[in-house]
Amino acid sequence: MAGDPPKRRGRPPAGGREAILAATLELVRERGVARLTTRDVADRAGVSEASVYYHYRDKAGLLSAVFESGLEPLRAVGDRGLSADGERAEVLTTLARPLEQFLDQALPVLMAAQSDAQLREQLAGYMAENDLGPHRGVRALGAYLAAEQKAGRVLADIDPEAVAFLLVAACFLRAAQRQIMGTVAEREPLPSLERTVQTLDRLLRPAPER
Amino acid sequence: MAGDPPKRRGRPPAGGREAILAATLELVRERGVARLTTRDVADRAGVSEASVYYHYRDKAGLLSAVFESGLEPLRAVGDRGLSADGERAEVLTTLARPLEQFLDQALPVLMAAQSDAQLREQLAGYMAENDLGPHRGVRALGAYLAAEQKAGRVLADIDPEAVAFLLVAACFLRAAQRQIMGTVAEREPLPSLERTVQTLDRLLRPAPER
DNA sequence: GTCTATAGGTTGATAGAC
DNA sequence: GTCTATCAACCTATAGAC
Repeated sequence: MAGDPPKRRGRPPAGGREAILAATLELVRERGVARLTTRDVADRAGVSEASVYYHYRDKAGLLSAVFESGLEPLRAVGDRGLSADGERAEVLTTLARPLEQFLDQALPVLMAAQSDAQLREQLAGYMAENDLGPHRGVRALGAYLAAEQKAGRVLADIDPEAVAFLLVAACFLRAAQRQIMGTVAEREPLPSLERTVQTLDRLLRPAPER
Repeated sequence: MAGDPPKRRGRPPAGGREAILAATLELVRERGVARLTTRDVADRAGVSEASVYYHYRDKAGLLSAVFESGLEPLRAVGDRGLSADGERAEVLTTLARPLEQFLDQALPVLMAAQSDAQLREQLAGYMAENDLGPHRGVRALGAYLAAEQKAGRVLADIDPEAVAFLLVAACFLRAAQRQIMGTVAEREPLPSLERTVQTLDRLLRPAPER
């Protein structure tokens, strides 16, 4: 985003900071925050415990950093407009699938934060400050659908954002089911993304095309 | 549900067990599991800490009980069939709103369990055993929509379960946004339930009725 | 920037009397 | 069934040397 300065003075960073962050993220996803100890973070990162406290003031600071890095990909959504080329079902899928993949990464962190009121508020504050949230996906997808509607390819008298919301929600629930029910989710599968997109695409077609 | 036995022998229960469970549920919702201590549970329930361990073997046992009581209302969904009377939009709303209300209660508990891998597995196991999960809502709503389709009131060539899934997912995401983003969610509102149902209802209408 | 060592505080769980 | 008292384990965070 911001171009890095051309040359750097002084001793180059040893990478300890990044290793700690990565280790924390791994452990949170594996065991959950509740079982996260600074000791284990230090062990996995290959540094000492004190080093963790040197780079991140305290455990809360460390977790803040984890949230921010975990949510970072969401900024991209809505920044780049949707490329409106190709079949509509295809366009919808190319938005929905990355969204679902992002959620698979982010949900463990988002949900982990719900286990502690203080963390929860921290996270909510961060999301508010940076305008992050599901509305981002809804807006982006809604704009595309509104354009389709203007072009006469979508039923005239419906709310594009409501439809966008339905699709974003579908991605969310699919990811959430995987997160909450784990592998057991496969025994009671929800409709696939393809089937869902297909159905939605069909529903959107204006009367003459049916 | 099951009629209680007419008479009970021995000393009547003092209600301590229920008080402990209720106190735990309250505290989990307020502070999150991470900040939950058996000490605070005992204090709020008005009993001693040892009493907690008497009734529930250990902390994990206590939390299991909390999960089960928190998810209990979900059993009802899908057990009672949908009353298919009235306007369709109205029927959809009368299913969706209670679902969302249930989720507002259950999500804090569901998400809290994600903070600990052991709890997460425990919860997933319980849900699997009792056939609980989002598919329950999808099935129930899907059956209603399939009937509507058979009666010619829904577009013929779409998958009713995929549509049901969209609506259930919408409820889920709305509840999840409230849970994750808290009061901040109100600044970036998602489409309302009414608007969503209305839009979906309109999309479903077969061509002649448009 | 990174280490070792340790202080200081919290918590889950048990023992044993009532 | 409920209590008081207590322990052993664990974990965050800091101090101070290199």
